[in-house]
Amino acid sequence: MDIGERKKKILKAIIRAYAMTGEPVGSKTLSEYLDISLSPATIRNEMVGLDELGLLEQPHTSAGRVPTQLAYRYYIDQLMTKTMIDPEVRRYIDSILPDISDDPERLLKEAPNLLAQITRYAAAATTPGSDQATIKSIQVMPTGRRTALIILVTSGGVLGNKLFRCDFDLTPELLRVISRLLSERVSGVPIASVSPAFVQTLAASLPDVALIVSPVLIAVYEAAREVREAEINLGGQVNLLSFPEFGGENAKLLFEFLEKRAELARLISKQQEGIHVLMGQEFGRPELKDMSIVTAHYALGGQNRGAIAVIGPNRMDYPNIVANLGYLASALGKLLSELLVDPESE
Amino acid sequence: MDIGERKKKILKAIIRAYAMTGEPVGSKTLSEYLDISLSPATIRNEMVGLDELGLLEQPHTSAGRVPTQLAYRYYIDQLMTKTMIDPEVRRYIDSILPDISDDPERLLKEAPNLLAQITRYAAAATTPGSDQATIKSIQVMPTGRRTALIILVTSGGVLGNKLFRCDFDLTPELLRVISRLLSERVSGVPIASVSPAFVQTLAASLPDVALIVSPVLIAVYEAAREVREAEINLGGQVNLLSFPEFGGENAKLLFEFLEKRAELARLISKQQEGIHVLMGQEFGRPELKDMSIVTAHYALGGQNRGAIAVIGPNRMDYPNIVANLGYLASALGKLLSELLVDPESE
DNA sequence: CGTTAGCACTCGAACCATTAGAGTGCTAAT
DNA sequence: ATTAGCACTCTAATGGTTCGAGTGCTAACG
Repeated sequence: MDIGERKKKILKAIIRAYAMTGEPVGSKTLSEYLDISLSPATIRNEMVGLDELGLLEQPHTSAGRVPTQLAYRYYIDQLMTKTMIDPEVRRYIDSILPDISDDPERLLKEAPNLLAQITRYAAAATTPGSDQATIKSIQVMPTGRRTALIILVTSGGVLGNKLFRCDFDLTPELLRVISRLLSERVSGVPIASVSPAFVQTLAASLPDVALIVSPVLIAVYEAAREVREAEINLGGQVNLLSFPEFGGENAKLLFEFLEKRAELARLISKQQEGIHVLMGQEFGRPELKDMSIVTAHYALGGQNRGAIAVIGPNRMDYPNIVANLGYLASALGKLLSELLVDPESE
Repeated sequence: MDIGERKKKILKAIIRAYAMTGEPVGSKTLSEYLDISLSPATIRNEMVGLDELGLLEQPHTSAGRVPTQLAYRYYIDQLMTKTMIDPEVRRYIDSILPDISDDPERLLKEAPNLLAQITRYAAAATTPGSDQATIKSIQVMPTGRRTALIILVTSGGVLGNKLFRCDFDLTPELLRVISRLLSERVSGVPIASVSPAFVQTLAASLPDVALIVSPVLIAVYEAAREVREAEINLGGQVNLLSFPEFGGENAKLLFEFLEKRAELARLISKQQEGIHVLMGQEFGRPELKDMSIVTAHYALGGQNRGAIAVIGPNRMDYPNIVANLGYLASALGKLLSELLVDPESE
């Protein structure tokens, strides 16, 4: 789509102004804008053109213009000038990250908070997907005479654990048997293949200890299942309450959506590599038409990767968000890789 | 405080009516109330009395009455008729709990959701406090050539873990040394005493392996610290957005407060045994004057205990909340004890 | 003497009508 | 092609009026 330089300039200016105020933008306001030296009348003429292209809307006859969803799509995909991250923000991120990066879990929990704090929107981060991950190590840890914890770590560094209880005492000897079983038969297995069938086959292959081992294997299965479902952490939801578009009833709809963790996780995980913007209307939720999500991925050593995202109103400050999100995603990937990926190559 | 039977009856009726509508209650509405057979005029006469006692307020001259904070205090402490839990709700709880009680962590995460769903308010649950808890078992779990996870379980069943990385390969032999050290010197120690000093003393007592062991001990300390800070899980915050008192700016204040997890955890944990009601004004937060918290504790075997709470507007339906909360707290205690406490006595 | 009907009074909510102003589209002049 | 000028439209704000809910008081009632 090419619409001519001047129209582009005006559209950009409208988007910028609307991002700040949230109010419809009029021709007069625009002509006072520094980098546009046209009279209101000329701007109006251009605006009717943009109207006809479906890029601008008027809430009512005597109001200014508001960019349409189409305009944002166009802006994001073609018009937006990509900026570098503000060095000050960058320094700030660099100063905070080391404090929270002692542990992958903590890092992924605090990352959304940091991102939300920087952007003043809400943010989310998923744990690395475990589809292709394998069970790196698995252990049994007694917690009582008849209870113990199954703990497993995936190659993606995600931790899963499940308590089990059995009807007989867990003697040290028994624990050794279980421990050997797990490290020999379960360790190294892809997470995805730890199905009920897998567990059953395994149990069947050990007829002499089947009874003893059964609660253990069930726990293994549960732990694997827990890990398989990528978790999502949110932060800064309150920030969204500052925006007039999320006042009243809309606040409830928005927060109800954010509560649906699983759906949200799927939505932001399934995006392609790179940074993408999803607008509310684009994922079949008319009630969330005022909301947008900017997604990015952080990469770990292998193909394992997780997603982080910024959630805000349509009129977000995309250039900045993209810069911040991109930087944080790569920093996050680097830190997590350091924490998790073995330097086998050395 | 004794105010006469009839005044009590009227106050109770006002509180009940106000709980439902959130609107000031007038004398006419009250006289139509089934169990009050007095004319509006008589009721008005009584109401001026309640006014003078500081139990009722009028938003403006020609509006109905609203119970004051004092009235609620009085109502909760003395006036309220305690009800049994609705058998249907009870059945519902009983049907859900088994599904989520395979694992203490999950149970404490889902409990607020369940509670919020039942009450239609928001809810919170803290993990069991670990002040008097000891380290029940502690283990090291290799996750890479030079990284490993320290995992500890407290006597309260809380799990703590911390990754560490060192500059030398973690040979099986080395792991065995660490493992022995941990089980001999750290296992059984009270959580509260795992201080930097403790760690240093321990390191000093092992001059020959001090260098090797130092990153391990730091991780142990961090894991213990993580466990010591009682976590809090929330659920159902969205429900609060349905109440007119939490519309607009108030929504933001409320949600900002709910984000302060640590403060909230402290607040609801420090309540005495039993069920208590805290009103917004009572904990020095004038901006939260419309909010109340009903707290209860669930007990584990020992003195260990955690708290659960319902968070809602002042005009909550206390009798029901108290019944539901009480039942859930005891059910939760029972389930957690079963999961965690060893049947040593057998 | 407690209770109640009756009534004047108060005050906010709702409903106009009016106005002010922001923004537009069109036309004619530059 | 641009822009000044102007009539036009529509919202938001303003202010006056009405309506009704709820009150407090007084006087009548059982």
